[in-house]
Amino acid sequence: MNKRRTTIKDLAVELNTTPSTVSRALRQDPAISKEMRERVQSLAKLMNYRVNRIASNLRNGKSKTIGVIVPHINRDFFSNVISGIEDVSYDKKYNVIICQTHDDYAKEVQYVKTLVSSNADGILASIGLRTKNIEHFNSAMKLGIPVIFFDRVSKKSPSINIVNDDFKGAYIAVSHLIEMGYRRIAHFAGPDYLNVYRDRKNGYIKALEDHGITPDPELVVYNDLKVSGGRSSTQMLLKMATPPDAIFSASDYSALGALLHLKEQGIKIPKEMGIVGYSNEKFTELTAPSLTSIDQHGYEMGQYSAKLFFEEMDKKNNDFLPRTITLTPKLIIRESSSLKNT
Amino acid sequence: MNKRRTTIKDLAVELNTTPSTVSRALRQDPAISKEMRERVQSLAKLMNYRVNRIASNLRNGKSKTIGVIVPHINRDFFSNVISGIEDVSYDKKYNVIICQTHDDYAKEVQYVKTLVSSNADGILASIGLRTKNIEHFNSAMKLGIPVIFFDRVSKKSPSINIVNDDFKGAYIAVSHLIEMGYRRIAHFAGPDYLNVYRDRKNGYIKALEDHGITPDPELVVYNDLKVSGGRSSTQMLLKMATPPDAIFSASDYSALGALLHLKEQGIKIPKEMGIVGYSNEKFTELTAPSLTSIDQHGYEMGQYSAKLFFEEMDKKNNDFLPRTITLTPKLIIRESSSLKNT
DNA sequence: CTGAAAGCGCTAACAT
DNA sequence: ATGTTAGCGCTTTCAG
Repeated sequence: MNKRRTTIKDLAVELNTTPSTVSRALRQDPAISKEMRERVQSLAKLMNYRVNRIASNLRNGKSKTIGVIVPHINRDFFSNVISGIEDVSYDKKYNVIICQTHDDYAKEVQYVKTLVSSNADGILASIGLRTKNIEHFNSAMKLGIPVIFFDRVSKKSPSINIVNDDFKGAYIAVSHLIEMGYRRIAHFAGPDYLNVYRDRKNGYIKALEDHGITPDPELVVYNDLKVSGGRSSTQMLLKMATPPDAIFSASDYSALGALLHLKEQGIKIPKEMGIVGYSNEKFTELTAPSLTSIDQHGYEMGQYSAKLFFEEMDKKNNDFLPRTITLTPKLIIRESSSLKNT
Repeated sequence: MNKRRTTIKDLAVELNTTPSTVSRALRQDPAISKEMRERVQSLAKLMNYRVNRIASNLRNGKSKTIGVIVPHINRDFFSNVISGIEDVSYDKKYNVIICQTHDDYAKEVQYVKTLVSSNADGILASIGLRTKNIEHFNSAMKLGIPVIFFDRVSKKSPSINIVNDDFKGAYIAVSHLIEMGYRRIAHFAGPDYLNVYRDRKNGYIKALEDHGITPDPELVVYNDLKVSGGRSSTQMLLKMATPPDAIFSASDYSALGALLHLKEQGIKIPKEMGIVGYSNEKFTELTAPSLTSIDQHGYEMGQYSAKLFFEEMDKKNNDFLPRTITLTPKLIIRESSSLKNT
């Protein structure tokens, strides 16, 4: 087990030439004679040579690494985004460092610092549930690292964002419920300082209004958007004098919580209560009844973010154009919302 | 937007001292006077200094980075493992690079190379479905990078492995089915060259034998262990002269495929056909009927692998002790296997 | 077409 | 307690 790694210098000594020549030969520099190139390459293979990225990066000033920061890697939406990013990066020979914040603000700050220290060439991020202040991202940008936000973005600073049209997603979801005959529609909402949840709430309200239904503030319930939150909020709603006949949840997980609680209570879905979730997690087609949801094109969003990053990278000048790209989400109709009218 | 990053040298010039002093002060070296330490630290903050990990790593010969290679990041099992690894690494200020191979052999090889080039201090890996040859891992180990395999390991080379007792998992799963009254139990199997699938198959066979049931080779069906594979295998099984009355699947996904196909065919689960899956994916509790499965302690496995890595790291001598740590999986009984006897 | 030399930013002997 | 010096491995002018 020979610990010491083969270096360019080792190859040079062995071949009676210099490190510069070896370096060039390894990178197919046309200035090097075909013969020399072949000698170098074959010896490199023989000696199990691997370029030392660290050294090369130090010299070049870039790391060929993209940092990706997401709240959770096991959500279908985010894991699809990550796959999209990976596929684009892989082709460009870029590394992806995936950081999972678990919606923990301190971890998010720490990860940004680490990525900066690691000389990440760019950061693609979806900010955490409790992130109100994005100074940590700003300071990375000040150091010249492009930051591209996807899905959960902050409107506070000018940046490059790629988002879903959450207003529209909510609007079509709620319109669908209304068309199916539901009238008193509750909403599970997330924190208002996050664009995605604010927009979903507004889309929900607008859809009601456009269909002549006066929004009832009591029907908007903020919770943690997890299964447990959905459960307890549903319990609360059922205790109201006039309970709702449908729930539009800003998250599939809290929608699932609602579904489970309602089943336990013997309340029929969709007959007595309609449900629509958000994100089109894989499990939504497996529940009984299956959950109507909104698909957010995670994979495409990931691809797009990565492409945007590479475009920014390739730019000669450093000034970037703050902008927001908006994708249109898609309603996936399943059983949990379908039967009231039939 | 001042592109150039503040370096230790910048700080030194500003403070009329030397880079070494600044370097030491930043790392709380006790040799440095309290006063100097404070001056350095505050100026560093003021000038938004961030250590350049790349440079520091080059100098130190280590990257404080662990590479994690998994087939899929969106499987609950793997994402739990990753969370376990992350939590341990985070405390040790180590970075985690997550690589997703999608069970693609070429990608796996490429990622190992990349990790070596990036000077990863260690590699924690679960090998791909089609990986029969692990030369790429061996060559990393030859370069002194500890490789720890979890879950899907290779018996071909002496290494550190942490696995579930898949034999036992299968054994308890099948014994459970037998106890519930099922007699003719089919098995969805994965490739025999992967330990996990080989062991599950053997556990299945042993459980049958121990209960006086002669295994029928026709009931062992190899498929891709995805939903589609489970569907088509089930279709096949149903066409047999004497179809099985239960299925033990080596994967929750193909178990799900079976469940969906059976439901479409109007076959009652668990009355006419029992099903047990493997891995305890989240969705298994959501299907109707819910799926009995085997939990593999993903999070703990991740923590354990990371801890093993750090132990190996800290060792003075380089010779590592090849060994295998085996965790015992747990049967999670749900509806899909419960009712035959009742 | 190849070589010599300098330097990316940081750290650790070895001084003093 | 601080400074001097050298070098991690690679790339890139600049010279031949």
